[in-house]
Amino acid sequence: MGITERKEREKLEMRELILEAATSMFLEEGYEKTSIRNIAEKIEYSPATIYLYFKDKDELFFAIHELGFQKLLLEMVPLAQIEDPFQRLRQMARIYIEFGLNNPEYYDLMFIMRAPMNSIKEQVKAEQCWEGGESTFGFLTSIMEECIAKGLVKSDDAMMLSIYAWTCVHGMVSLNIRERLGMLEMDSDGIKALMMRTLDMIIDNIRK
Amino acid sequence: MGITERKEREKLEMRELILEAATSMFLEEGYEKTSIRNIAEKIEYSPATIYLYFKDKDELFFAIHELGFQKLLLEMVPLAQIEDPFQRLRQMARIYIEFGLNNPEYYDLMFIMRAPMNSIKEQVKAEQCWEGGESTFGFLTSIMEECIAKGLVKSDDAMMLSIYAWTCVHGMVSLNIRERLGMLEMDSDGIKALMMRTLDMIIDNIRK
DNA sequence: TTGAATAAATGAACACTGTTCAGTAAGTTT
DNA sequence: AAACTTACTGAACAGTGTTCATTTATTCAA
Repeated sequence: MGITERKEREKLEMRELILEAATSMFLEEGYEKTSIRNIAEKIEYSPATIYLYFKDKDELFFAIHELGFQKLLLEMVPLAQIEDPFQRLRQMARIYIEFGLNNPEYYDLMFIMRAPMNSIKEQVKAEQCWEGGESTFGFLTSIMEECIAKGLVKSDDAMMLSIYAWTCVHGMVSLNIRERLGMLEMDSDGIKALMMRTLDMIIDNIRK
Repeated sequence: MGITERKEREKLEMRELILEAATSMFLEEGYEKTSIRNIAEKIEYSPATIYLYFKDKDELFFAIHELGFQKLLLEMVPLAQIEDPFQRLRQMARIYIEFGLNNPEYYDLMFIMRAPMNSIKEQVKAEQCWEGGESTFGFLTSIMEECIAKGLVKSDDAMMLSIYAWTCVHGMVSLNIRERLGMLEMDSDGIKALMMRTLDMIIDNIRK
């Protein structure tokens, strides 16, 4: 009998329905306005129903944050075409910054907000804790290792080089998203130009 | 008659009372648990009273965030003793990181949370928008200018050098505070050591 | 086909939140 | 002593995440 299979499928579809409604609300209206009640109203179900598919709001937003990582990963696909690991590194950083500027809500959720991380707290031994972040960082580290192997960079510590690159670009993007760069009195184009110039300095600084 | 003076003084004292209660609650229990009702209960006043001294919760947290900048400024006083601007720069970055590690709640409020910035939004023409941030950044820029004047750094763009230094240290501290470095599987001492090593690289990278 | 078992969905409540405002109480002035 | 001013508050509004007994719908076995 295929009933249990159908039920399982329907359960997944319902989860998807909630997730899509929540995601579009989050991207369009922001985190604050994306309440369980609002999501429930949008999909014409009771608020309590959502709790049959997600443990709590944090888990729901963990799922949305994973969609963000999927999107970022997609943007990084073209990197595979770049032979030179140093150029690949530079381009990866550019894509990262552009992702942050073009998708501030996703970026916020992925790298700034507390919500999604709450749902993987205190269950550290679970095989996957923050899979998205780990794989992205792992990808960066592998590029750094290639750069080291080819003698393209000053340091030989791939982990530290990765931390260096990540924290630099994250610093710029996150200060911008959380409105700490207002004093520079620049429009978004100016901010982007500044970031790209700074990025070039950041990358050139580690070149041998 | 000194009555109006006394009244004014009492008004300031009441503001101070609210601010101190809110600050200690915020530092000890975090932002979420520092509700207007909880603050009111602590000082044994009605919640409505707080609104006679602060426009809204954002304005109250803007005031707390200013206390954070005061504290950071205090930690930076010893920098005046350092003659070499490049060493002063390095030490400033160390103090900044240490402040972030030792006062995560303050740091969060000053450089990550939305709350305090909401209260200076859409009133841009007001003489002071984010005084604390601007003066700290200005201080950094002045050190950079000194470094440039003495020919100690590669670039001659003080603003870009400042952005570079700030975003790097902010990136590290903020990723740590918002729990995005968990995958490194390091204790707080390890994180601090890593940050200080990375910092040395960041600073050495711009040295001529 | 009918009754029992199972699964899904919900209404209503709980305990909170920030914020407003009419009304009260206290202090000051005339 | 009455009028005015300032300080304060109770109660309400409109929202929040979350839980749980109860209802509704579906599936299974006799």
